[in-house]
Amino acid sequence: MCGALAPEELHQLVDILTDVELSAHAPLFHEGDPAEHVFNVTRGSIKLYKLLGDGRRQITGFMFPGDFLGLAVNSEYVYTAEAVTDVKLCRFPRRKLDVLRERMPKLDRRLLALAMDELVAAQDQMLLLGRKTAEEKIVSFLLMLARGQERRGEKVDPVHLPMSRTDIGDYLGLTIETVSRTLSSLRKAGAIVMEGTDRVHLKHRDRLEEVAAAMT
Amino acid sequence: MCGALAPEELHQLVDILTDVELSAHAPLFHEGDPAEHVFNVTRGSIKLYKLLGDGRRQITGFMFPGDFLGLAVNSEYVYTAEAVTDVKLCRFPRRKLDVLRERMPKLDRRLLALAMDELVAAQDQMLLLGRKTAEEKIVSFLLMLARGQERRGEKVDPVHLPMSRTDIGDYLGLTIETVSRTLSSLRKAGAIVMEGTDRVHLKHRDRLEEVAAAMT
DNA sequence: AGCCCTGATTGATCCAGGTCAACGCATCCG
DNA sequence: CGGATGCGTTGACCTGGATCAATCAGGGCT
Repeated sequence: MCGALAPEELHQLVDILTDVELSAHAPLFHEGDPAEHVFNVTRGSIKLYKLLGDGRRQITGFMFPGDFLGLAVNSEYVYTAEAVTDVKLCRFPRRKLDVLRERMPKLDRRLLALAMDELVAAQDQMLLLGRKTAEEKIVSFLLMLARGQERRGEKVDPVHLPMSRTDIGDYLGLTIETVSRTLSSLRKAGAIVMEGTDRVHLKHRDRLEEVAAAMT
Repeated sequence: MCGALAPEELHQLVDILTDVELSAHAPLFHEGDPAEHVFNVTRGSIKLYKLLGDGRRQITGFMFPGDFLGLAVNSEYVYTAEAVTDVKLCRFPRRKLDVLRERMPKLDRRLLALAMDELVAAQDQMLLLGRKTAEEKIVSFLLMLARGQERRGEKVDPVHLPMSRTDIGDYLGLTIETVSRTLSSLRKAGAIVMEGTDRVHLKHRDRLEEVAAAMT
């Protein structure tokens, strides 16, 4: 159930975890809440976001099965976490996890590796937000989801979009209209085929990879 | 010289470090290079950036004395590091650092804390890049520099801009013209006073904080 | 001193993506 | 079954910031 853990760690960790479930759109915690737990997604997807004073929102990441969230050395969560779909997670109390870290130094190493991976993803996202066009953003996003499905051993072909257009916009720094229009134009250009509103077939993935990296 | 380290770590680390110096604009390493060293800035400032295929650039961070760079679990650097000013750093060979990590589990914990701090900063930057206006970006940037100077115990008042307008633009997802125009309009509005091209006095810092957080 | 050379500023114009508005299309519910 | 409600799409128009194009201001060199 807590798939992403190394076997030797798993044994000790199962003692302190609790399974939790959440319905779609339910919040898991809010930015500024005391960070009492760390979570691992086991099923469904979660979005993480930050808000500006006037309501503008930036989604900093979507979490899928195997991903950790709530990692923070500080005492407060720095973003809000909200269920995109119905989700199942396992929850680790930070206090107990800290005790475990004392006894099991390898755990810190593992958490460091996870944090570094997130950091690499965050830097890619900065490049996307700061310097890519709407089309490049959408294509990069679709490829990121496709890679995620691959990594988790799921079927790659119809890329699944569990989140709303609003969420996609708030992740890519675009409006919902631009998201919709860009998907339509990719569809008209034959680069993708939509199956309903939440499944996408990528045609010529190699060419899409080039668009995302802005190879001229 | 390697200020930012805890005393008990410092003792063991000094054995494996080498001091290095770099002139302004000299590259320290390139994205894709084998990640053989970790660095700690002791003097001056460094910029980290990623490039798209056609030359568009996103600076993912500026590093100042006390900051670490080159941290990566993978074998390759994921960004290019280049001196903004003349810099002094201390360099740790990754191989030796890894050996030290085996013997000194607290080191992983410390690196984890550093990585988490960077992650928090990265998420703030995503919010900035995705959802803030040019003015909010510039104001946020000036405040970030001011806080950095405070944190390092430097004089706060004239905020120092060691980097070029191009660098500021590539960090904030703007063009140099927009950076220049926005600084001019802040100056005309009396929010800042420029002293030459690389020193800024912030007036009404509290009001600037509100602009950066988009309090309406 | 005078002369480049490089980076910053300012002005004029343009356009990618935002905004505003209408409409389509499910799903839900009385 | 009809009306409402909530996404998503599409169209028309607008605008913040990009682009293109002159200057301008040091700072180093002879």
